[in-house]
Amino acid sequence: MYLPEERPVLDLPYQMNHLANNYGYYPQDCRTQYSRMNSAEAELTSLPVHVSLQDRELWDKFSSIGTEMLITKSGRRMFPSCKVTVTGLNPKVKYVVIMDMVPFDNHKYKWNKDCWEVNGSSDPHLPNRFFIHPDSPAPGQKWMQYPISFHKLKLTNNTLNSNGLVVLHSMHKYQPRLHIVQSPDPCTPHNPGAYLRFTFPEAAFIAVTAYQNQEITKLKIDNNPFAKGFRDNGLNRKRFRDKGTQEMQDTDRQVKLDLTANECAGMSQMVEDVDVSVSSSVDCRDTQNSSSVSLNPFISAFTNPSSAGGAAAHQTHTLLSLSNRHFSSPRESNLNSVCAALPVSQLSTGHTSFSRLNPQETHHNSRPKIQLQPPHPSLQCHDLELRLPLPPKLSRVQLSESALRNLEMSPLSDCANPRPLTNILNRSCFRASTPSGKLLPNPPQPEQFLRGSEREIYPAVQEYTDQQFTLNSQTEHRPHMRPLTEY
DNA sequence: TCGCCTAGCACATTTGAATTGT
DNA sequence: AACAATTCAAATGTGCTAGGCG
Repeated sequence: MYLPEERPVLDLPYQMNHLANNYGYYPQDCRTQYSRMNSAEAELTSLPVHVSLQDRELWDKFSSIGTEMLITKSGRRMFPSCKVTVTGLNPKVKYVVIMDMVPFDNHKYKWNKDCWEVNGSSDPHLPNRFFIHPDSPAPGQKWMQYPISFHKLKLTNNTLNSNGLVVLHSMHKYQPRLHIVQSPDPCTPHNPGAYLRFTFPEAAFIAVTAYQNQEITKLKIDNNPFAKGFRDNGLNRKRFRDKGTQEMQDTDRQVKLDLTANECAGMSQMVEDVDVSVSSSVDCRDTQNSSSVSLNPFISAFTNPSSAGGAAAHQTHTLLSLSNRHFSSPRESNLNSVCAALPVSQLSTGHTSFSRLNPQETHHNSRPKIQLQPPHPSLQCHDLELRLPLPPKLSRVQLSESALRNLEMSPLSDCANPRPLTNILNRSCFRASTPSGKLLPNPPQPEQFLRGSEREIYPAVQEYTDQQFTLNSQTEHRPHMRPLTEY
């Protein structure tokens, strides 16, 4: 569970957000209560919002080996998928839950026989693309009722893909980041939607187009139900049966048995755990058919490359991993800036430390070798991890008309022509490209200078909105670019 | 030659429509 | 006729692997 180091101070200036008028709504009964607040941001950041990653044991097993996530042109789901439990939200206020991937560090990696090595500097970070949970927006009560599953999030290396996929660079390390965005109150339309950010260092992974570490492959096969066809040492694989070469089967079996020897002990229990979690994941409605919302500057804050988390983003949690909650307080920003100036070696308590180098390896090779380490027990906070009830398995037949209506959480959706918010955001992000199609270099990343609990002030959001318009004007000649208001 | 990427494959699961039973 | 349970095919999600590309 991720806890804020300190409660944020509500001293933020009131920020106009003129496009936030018609996004989401507040139920009538909560208007009175919360209209007293000057800022929706104050409302959200004052809440004791806690987030915990589910399937921690599985994540830790992957992390201890060095998690790899396959990325393909058409998009590949993550396994393990990100599933989080959230507590502390206002049950009646609507929130949008978003996940994206931010660079873990400045490095590009290569697989060398049996370990990952740094292989130069990272490529320029791609314009951030977000996966908006299909149930968004929904009241806090709904988000807290069941674990929030992002199993439909897909990763790709295809920068031209605009189908709501998260675009990553191969051989780069990323970490998931969760955004909880509060819908602006239409009664006080000047309020922007406040947001909180949570990163998950134990879920960091290296994006690959083909698995490099056979142990990762085995872990995936043994835990992912879709890969059951590759279990049993591959003996049930038709490819090998058809070839009819016992020799090949033996070879395959030998390789897998070698891998299993040290792992089979704890594997069976893990398989059970994961099977349960996967089959009980939240029933996410198809993004294409889910609620559609109008583009809103407070959402556009997340299209800001500068807020996408830069190369040093991981240090935010690595250095102060007791809390990876990000606020938006200039006061904490100052505190974190101080922390940022400290040497990594003095502060690193991270789950996966890249500062721990093998001296011998480093000596022989100028490129430091990565030693992935399991999280420190003191940082795992298993005792604090909440176990929420699993959602019921719903089917179309079981759902009553009223229940179906209740699932449609966006009263302002354009039912006739819904447009996935993910697409809207991703298209907006795409506009951040230069006319030549080249990616813009990463502007200063607010998170780079913030450590641990932090709040980001809204002027930064507004600044990007202005910047975005500037970029739009630069790309006006591109025929496929449509005005922002069209979305 | 090497490392990375891609498309196609086989296998398993999921989903939803059609069918059957009560 | 209405509802529930079952069946089945299509869609989708997996890792594997040969071959292409720079």
